[in-house]
Amino acid sequence: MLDRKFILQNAQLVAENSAKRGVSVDVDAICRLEAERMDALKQAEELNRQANEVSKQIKSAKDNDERQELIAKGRSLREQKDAAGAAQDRLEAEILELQTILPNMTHPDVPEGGEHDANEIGRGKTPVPEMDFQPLDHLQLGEKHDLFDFEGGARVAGSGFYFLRNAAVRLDLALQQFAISHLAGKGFTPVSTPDLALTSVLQGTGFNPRGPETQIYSIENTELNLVATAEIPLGGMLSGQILASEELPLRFCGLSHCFRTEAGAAGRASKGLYRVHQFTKVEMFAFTLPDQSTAMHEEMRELECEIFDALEVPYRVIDTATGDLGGPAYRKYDLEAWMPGRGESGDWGEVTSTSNCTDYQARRLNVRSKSNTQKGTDFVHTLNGTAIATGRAMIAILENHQRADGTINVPQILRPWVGCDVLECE
RNA sequence: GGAGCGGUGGCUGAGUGGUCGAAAGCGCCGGUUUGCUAAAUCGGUGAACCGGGAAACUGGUUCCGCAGGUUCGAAUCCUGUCCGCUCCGCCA
Repeated sequence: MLDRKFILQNAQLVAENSAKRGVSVDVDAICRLEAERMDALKQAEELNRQANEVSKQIKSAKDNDERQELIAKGRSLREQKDAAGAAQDRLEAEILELQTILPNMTHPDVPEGGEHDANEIGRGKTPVPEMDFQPLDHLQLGEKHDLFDFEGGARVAGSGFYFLRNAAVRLDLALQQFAISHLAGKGFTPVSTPDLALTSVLQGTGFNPRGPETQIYSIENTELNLVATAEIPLGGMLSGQILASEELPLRFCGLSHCFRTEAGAAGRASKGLYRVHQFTKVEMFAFTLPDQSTAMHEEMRELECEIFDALEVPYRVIDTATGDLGGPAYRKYDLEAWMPGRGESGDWGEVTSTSNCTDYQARRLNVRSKSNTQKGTDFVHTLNGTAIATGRAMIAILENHQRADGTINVPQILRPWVGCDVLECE
């Protein structure tokens, strides 16, 4: 959520920014309603002040007549105050509804446009493999090695769910172990998170659990929802807290399951593990002071690169364009791994993304910082970044590390956890 | 799931319907003193919003889990709700 004063003082900028990001909001209406709300608020406060004054006089009333007169006066003032207050509440709700639709402001370097306008800003250390044989996709490899059971998953939970089997389970765990170990060594506190979160926490992090386009599974008759990423519980973890500035930045790596309905995704290129309703992810999350977030964003991007370099997976780094940022992000980098089995002859597929959400989430979640030397509080900045989404990472590993004979090389770094160097054929 | 108890400031914890933004302690900040540190002692110390001021600061409104209700007036009384703790039951 953007700051209301900022919106009022920069209405033109905010409107332009929203348009650029493909969100249409009537910013003028916000300004108009806010002016009305202020009037109502001031009126209510003034009436309340008068009522308080009258209340104080009652104790020292000379006689019963004067007392009764004051009581009547006080009652009338409170009634008027309540009316003004109700008007204020109505306007506030109306404004808030519009205000929450507004996306975050945008880093000046972010390219304008949609998916194809993103800037490629780097490549990983591992070159795209040159294969002198027809590479298999991860589903074919999975069949060869008995790694996935999509039919069984569908029988249990419907299309889009799956069982991992055999080495896939070990790979899945190995990826989690590796990511957690790597990040724990870089000052990130490992946490495993609740897989369910309250609706208010989802909204605070910028997810909307309602409406036909929602990506979120909700539990009927409760305020609980299955999380779509650990970003949600991690952001909510410190909601309402005032953090000591000296202790920032706080770095966490959260392990969670992720659940997504993928509403509206039908027909989008997706097969196998690429777009599923449930997967496991290790997520980086940070709370920083405002002037620390840019550096933290670069740090997270760098860590994502380290992780995929260590996995010996070729990738490119993308500076996501305005239309593709999502609401909370000020800037977003994606890592797209090369997937030899994707499309006709291999293609890039998103495996991680890291966003600097500045104070957009913190404002709604009400996470602030304070130092002894400073008066008042500031909203912190929040950042998130995928360390590893195990499903997509697994696609990239299997497809890039396959060999002509169908065996699959296990990346060096994962071997201690997988327990072997090569996945042999059945 | 059943029963009971409780949610108050950064923390612990008092609080008779008006004098309570709230005792006390701790913590924190500043001063004094002791050669330094520690100790002692004195003072200060919450947040949001609206307004005045260049600023230090200052006037007002709100906030005692949350939402309602009673009342001229609620931390205090009533209702609902959420959360926590203890006991019982069940259970990985």
